[in-house]
Order: sequence, then C-alpha cells, then structure tokens
Amino acid sequence: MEHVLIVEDEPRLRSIVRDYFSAHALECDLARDGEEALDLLRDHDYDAILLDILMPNLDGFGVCRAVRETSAVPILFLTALANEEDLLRGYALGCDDYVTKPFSLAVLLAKTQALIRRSRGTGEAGLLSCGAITLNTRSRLCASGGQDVKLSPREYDLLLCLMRNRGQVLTREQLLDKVWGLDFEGDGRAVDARIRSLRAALGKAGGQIKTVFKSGYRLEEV
Amino acid sequence: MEHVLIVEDEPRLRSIVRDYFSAHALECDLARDGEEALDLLRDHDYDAILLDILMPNLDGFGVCRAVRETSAVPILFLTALANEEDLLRGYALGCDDYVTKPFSLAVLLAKTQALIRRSRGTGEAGLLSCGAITLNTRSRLCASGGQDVKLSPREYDLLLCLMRNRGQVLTREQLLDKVWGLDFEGDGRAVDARIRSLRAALGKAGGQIKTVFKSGYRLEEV
DNA sequence: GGCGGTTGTGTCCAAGTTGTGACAATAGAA
DNA sequence: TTCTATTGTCACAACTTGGACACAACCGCC
Repeated sequence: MEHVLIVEDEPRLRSIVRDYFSAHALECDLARDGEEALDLLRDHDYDAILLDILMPNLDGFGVCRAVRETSAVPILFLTALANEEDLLRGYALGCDDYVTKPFSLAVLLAKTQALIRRSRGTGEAGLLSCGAITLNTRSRLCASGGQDVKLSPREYDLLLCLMRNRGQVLTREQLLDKVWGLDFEGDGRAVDARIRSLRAALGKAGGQIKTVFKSGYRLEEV
Repeated sequence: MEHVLIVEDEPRLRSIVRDYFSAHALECDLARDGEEALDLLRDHDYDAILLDILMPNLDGFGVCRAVRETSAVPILFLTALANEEDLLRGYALGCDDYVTKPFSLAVLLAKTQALIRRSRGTGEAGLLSCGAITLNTRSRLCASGGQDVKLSPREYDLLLCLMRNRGQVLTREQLLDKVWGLDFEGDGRAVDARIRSLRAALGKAGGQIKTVFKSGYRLEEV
C-alpha cells in the first residue's frame, strides 16, 4: 500500500485528508509542523509528501529544501498563498505540484496518485522506458531495442527496480532488500550473477547497466 | 535539449508559448489539432506534451488516451475548462498536470520542467555544486565545467567531503577521519596523492582545490 | 641565500573488487 | 516422477584502485 506523509498544522484539515485518502487505499502519516515532518522522514520512506507552507517551527519551503538534499520523493504543496512568486519558489526548490486551499479532495487525491504513478516512472499505461529498454508492468514483458526479451522472474524484478530508480546508484544491499526481500540470507554476489544474466539478455542495451566500483549498479539512459 | 510538443488550436497562444519555451532551452514542435499531434507523435519522441482540450478533429482527451496506449510521456493539459469533472477525467486518462487559461508563462514553464525532471527520475535531489564543479550524490556522478568526469570511489568521497565543507580548511587528519575512516593506518601523504589525482580529473576546475601550507586543503568557489 | 620542512610527481605493486564459467541445489512444469 | 529452467555459490581470471616510496619542487623563516 502506498504511504503518504501529510504535513499540516490545522488538525481538522489533516484528519479530513487522511480519512479520505485512507478510504482510497493510501496510508497516511500525519505531522503538525516541519520539524515533526523531518523526524518522521528520518525513519520512514514515503511515496509522496503533502506539505502545507505556513506552519510553525519550520515552514513548507524549509522542509522541501531539507528533503531535497537527499531524496527525490514527490512533494505537493498545500497552500493558501496562490501568488505566482511563491509558486515559482516552490518549483525552484524542487516541488512537483501545488494545490491552493480550499481544494477538492477528489482533485487532491487525483494529483497525488498521478505523482506517485509518475515517480514510479509509469504513465497510466504501465509502461516504463529507459533508453532502448521498455518494460510493461502490466504484462511483465520486456523489450530491448524493439525486440522482445525473455526475462526470468528475478531478472524482471531486478530490472524493474533499476528502472524505478534510474540514474541512481543502488548498492547490492539495497537491491537485495528491495528485490530479494529483507530475509534473504546469501551474499551480495548473487546480485552480480543476476546482473550478468540481465546484461546478456538485454543484448546491446545491457550496456545501460553500469557498474559503479565499490558501490553498486546504476541504470543509465545512454 | 529537451523536446516538447505543443498541441493548441489558437495560433497566437501557440507561438507565444513556443517563443517563451525556446528562450528557456526547450525545443518545441507545434500541432494545431489532435490528429496533427498524433502524426507528429508517430515519428518523434518528446519529453513532454502540452495539450489543449477543446480542439477540432480530435480533442485533448482523445489524444491523451491514444498516447497512453503506447507511451508514458508526461502530459500537461492546457484548458479553459476548470471544472472538477473535466479535471478528474484528465487524471483518470493518465495526464500529469493541468493549467487553466489564462496562465502565467513562468508557471507553465516551471510545471513543464518539473514534469520532465520527474519523468527522468532524477529530480532536483542530491545536487551539490561549487564553482564549476557539480556533484550528484544519488548517481555519484561528477561534472566539471559541464563535462562529465570519471572519479574513483575515494576521489568521489574526498571531493564530497570538500564540497560539504567548502571554503574551510580541512587538515589531513580531518580528511583521513571523514573519508578514509577512523581506522586508517597509513600516513597523511595518502591524502596528497588523492588530491593530486582529483585535481587532474577535474581539469581546469582542479584549481578550486587550494593547498593551505602547513594546514591542509580548502575548496573554493573560484 | 640557505636550510629544514612541506608538498607535488612518477612509478610500482599488493589488496580488493568485479566479471566469468562451471556446477549443484532448488523450484516449477509436464 | 522426470525434465527443465532458474538461481545461488564457488573458484579463478581480469581489472581497478590507491597507498608507499623516492625524488623533485616549493615554501617560509632565519
């Protein structure tokens, strides 16, 4: 289930949004101000953050800046300020969308879901692509340079993980956790072995999977 | 350069947007209606599509639906219709964002750039820069004066440490502790050796790493 | 200007990391 | 059950890295 963090100082609004989101299969954590938000962010991974701008202690811009130092999680501002200057400031800080109060819950939900979808790299169609590689998350089919490619289950999951985090270095531990599961016992070389067969299966596009010495692997567009 | 498709039936608006976007390093193709858009989409890959809803021949919703059958390219609706129903319909079809006319060009540009950023999966996150040097902490990539630079793991970590403490002198001992780890046994000359290869790798920007006689090293903006 | 100490430079090689081929264990299909 | 595909592990080869060393160049102080 997707996990969303809502940062908003008005208690009533906070719970209305949470209730509505929960009813639509989005789990929510709540924070009253920026500092509480950063505390939660230290210990949790979220799929999206809804961020009020005007808050005590640390405002939304501050939270956004802090988050963006380490994470690319989608951020959506909730705000009463609708002037262009604030909007542009938000985008410059790396936010993804804006909703001005008062807003429709249905629209907020739609925007949040669109953001989560997009951050996973897929449109509505469930298509993911990176360079010459295309993945269809609905059918679990893969194509490389226009040619269909047969992948084993583990290879597919591994490639999916790389695609969802394209451009980013993933360590063997991260890959083991996300693809093999937290309970996997073996050593990190298992990743190397799968990467090898994945590269072979992808043919020429296998070169898009780069080795980062002493760190892990990274999927690149070129 | 990023490549955007603008689908809009009003000629004046079309060229205003194109001129503004071109001036901000976004190349634009123009289409007058949905069918023309689909023709262009058959032969080109775009980084984003701006889509008017009310158009002759094939409206924006139709284009969106057709595009989403094969592609996950970011789609942003431009519309005079601001009612909730149409908005939700757009999101259900897999669009990414909405802008209602009349809109600010600056905001439209910011939204488009945010979408492209997001669809690349890179986000704004994790960028550190100092003078001509840029470090991406998520991809572990480094650029110097716009050129990609290949750094070894130790070089990267060393540069990261200098970037995080830019402007201040770091002694060899501090660097050994932070970069090599507290348990490193060798002597401080190991730092000199890494600094040397780092300077070489950075080319011209290597000069930003200053030697402070009898103290250590300092990274400067100029 | 000379001297002691500090830093830059070229080279070498051991240690560590990743790629590769073979193989055995396991799961899944027939 | 038997057959096949999958996948983790192992041993070894190939490669990358980076510290050590020796020496040259440099700095600051007297």
